[in-house]
Amino acid sequence: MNEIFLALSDPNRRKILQILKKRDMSAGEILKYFDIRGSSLSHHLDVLKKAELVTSQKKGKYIFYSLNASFLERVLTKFFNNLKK
Amino acid sequence: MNEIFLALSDPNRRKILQILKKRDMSAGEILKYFDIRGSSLSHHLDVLKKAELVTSQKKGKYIFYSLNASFLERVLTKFFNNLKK
DNA sequence: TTAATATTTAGATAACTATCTAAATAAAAA
DNA sequence: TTTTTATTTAGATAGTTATCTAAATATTAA
Repeated sequence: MNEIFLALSDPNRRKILQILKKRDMSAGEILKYFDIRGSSLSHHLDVLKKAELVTSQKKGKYIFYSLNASFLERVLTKFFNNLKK
Repeated sequence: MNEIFLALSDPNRRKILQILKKRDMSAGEILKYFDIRGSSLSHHLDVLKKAELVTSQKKGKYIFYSLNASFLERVLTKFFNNLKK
């Protein structure tokens, strides 16, 4: 749970999730939306992956990232339901 | 939006929200659930207040804190809905 | 009015993290 | 094979933050 909220606490990482909502993308494609170095993006993708908010799949020299929306929904729903009286 | 996720990214702050779900409590009452100094708790309460996740009301020498669950639900729902294709 | 209680504010410090550059790895193209 | 492209890893640095102690503020009790 902590890993997930830590992952969501960075604006760039939330933006990555938004970008991936339409379709899977390689790290290089995602990078076009940002003004940071590839290594910084790689770090963010790693945080998201460890939090299970994205998955990745290698295809040739590209690595494609996908949003794990179902997991995110489950987590947020559970978190909120636990806050009900 | 950023303030909210930053507020939620700390385990002690999420615990405060859990504690407040049953009933409003003064800072001193909340403090009993933690092994940190009052000044540290005060900092966390301030972060939560600025994120609008809690509200506070002074009563005599006590300050009572309340969970703003409706706001949190709206925010999380909106965030998740924006991640749908 | 003085003392005690409740909470916050100020200032310091240690730990954490987002970013960078440079180097490493891996696959594809020449 | 050598070079180029895609991505990650390693190591450094600057900025942020969670915590602490000490002091300030405000209210109630003696």
